[in-house]
Amino acid sequence: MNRASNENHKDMEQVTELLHQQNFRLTRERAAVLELFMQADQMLTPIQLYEYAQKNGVEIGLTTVYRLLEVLTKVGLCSPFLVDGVIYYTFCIRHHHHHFVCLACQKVQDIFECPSFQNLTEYGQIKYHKADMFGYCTSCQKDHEEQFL
Amino acid sequence: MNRASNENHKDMEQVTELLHQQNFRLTRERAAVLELFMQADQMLTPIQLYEYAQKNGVEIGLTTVYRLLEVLTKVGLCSPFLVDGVIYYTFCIRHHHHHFVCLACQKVQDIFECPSFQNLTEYGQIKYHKADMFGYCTSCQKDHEEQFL
DNA sequence: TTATCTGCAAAAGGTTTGCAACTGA
DNA sequence: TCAGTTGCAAACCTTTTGCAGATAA
Repeated sequence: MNRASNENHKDMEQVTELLHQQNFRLTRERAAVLELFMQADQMLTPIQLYEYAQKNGVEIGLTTVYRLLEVLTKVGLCSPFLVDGVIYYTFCIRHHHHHFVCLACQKVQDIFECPSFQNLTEYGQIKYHKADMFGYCTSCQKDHEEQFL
Repeated sequence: MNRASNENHKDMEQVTELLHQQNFRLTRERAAVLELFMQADQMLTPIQLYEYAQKNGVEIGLTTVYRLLEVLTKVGLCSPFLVDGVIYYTFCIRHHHHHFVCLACQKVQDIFECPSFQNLTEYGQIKYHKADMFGYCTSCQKDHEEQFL
């Protein structure tokens, strides 16, 4: 768990509001999976999230997980990653930010600083940008250094 | 075509070398598709590349296109994008760079400037980073402004 | 009350694999 | 020569869809 429980409450309220703004509902199933997804500081495939839910006693269909991720993406609460041909999702509490993704343990850390580019207007009108770092987090770093000894 | 023909020759030589370095071969089929892929300044799905080849009289199996993209990705000559749940590929002549991707026409422009971040070492050891801009290129910009009038 | 959501089973799509014939180096 | 490549067909997996029943607001 990477957030204090009272913070989770606040987050969940914010999520509910965002969903309602676009006529989506916060059902029992969605709330349960969201709770887990918000607390996982990892990127997960839909199937991983589904299995994670199962393991935590949340009975839910895989289809529902797909539909939840679709809805979250629509309201900007979730962000997909392509790593080695596999699509992963990570929960994003809405304010714009970037990521440090661990290639070993799939842990995702938020980076709230934006990268600076110069002279970009010449290409066209930018709608959004992505800037993500991939590597090994401090915990995994040692294991992956050993491979090269 | 966004490169002069003599530049293409140079590029193809470089590509050949990179492939050979890892025991990959430049077959008739690969050369033909590569020629097209290098000249397309667009991101393409495997199927789009396959159809593009067909249209240009290059007889090739879809499987071969998948395998080519796999090989190119391995030697760092091709870079995948995830846009709206779809995986696209763009040819990258090897030196590290970033992209401006047009969401309307799929055109990809290279950005050779790297974004600057500060204080990233705290997260872990960075293996690579991605920084890509998405929006509407100068040609498509007008069409997409009109939608909001 | 009713528009939205759920879960199942089936369909659809995209991607990979096995294999026999072929070919670049 | 022979390791790597091709194309087909089949297998595989992920993702989407249709639908009848359930439920949030």
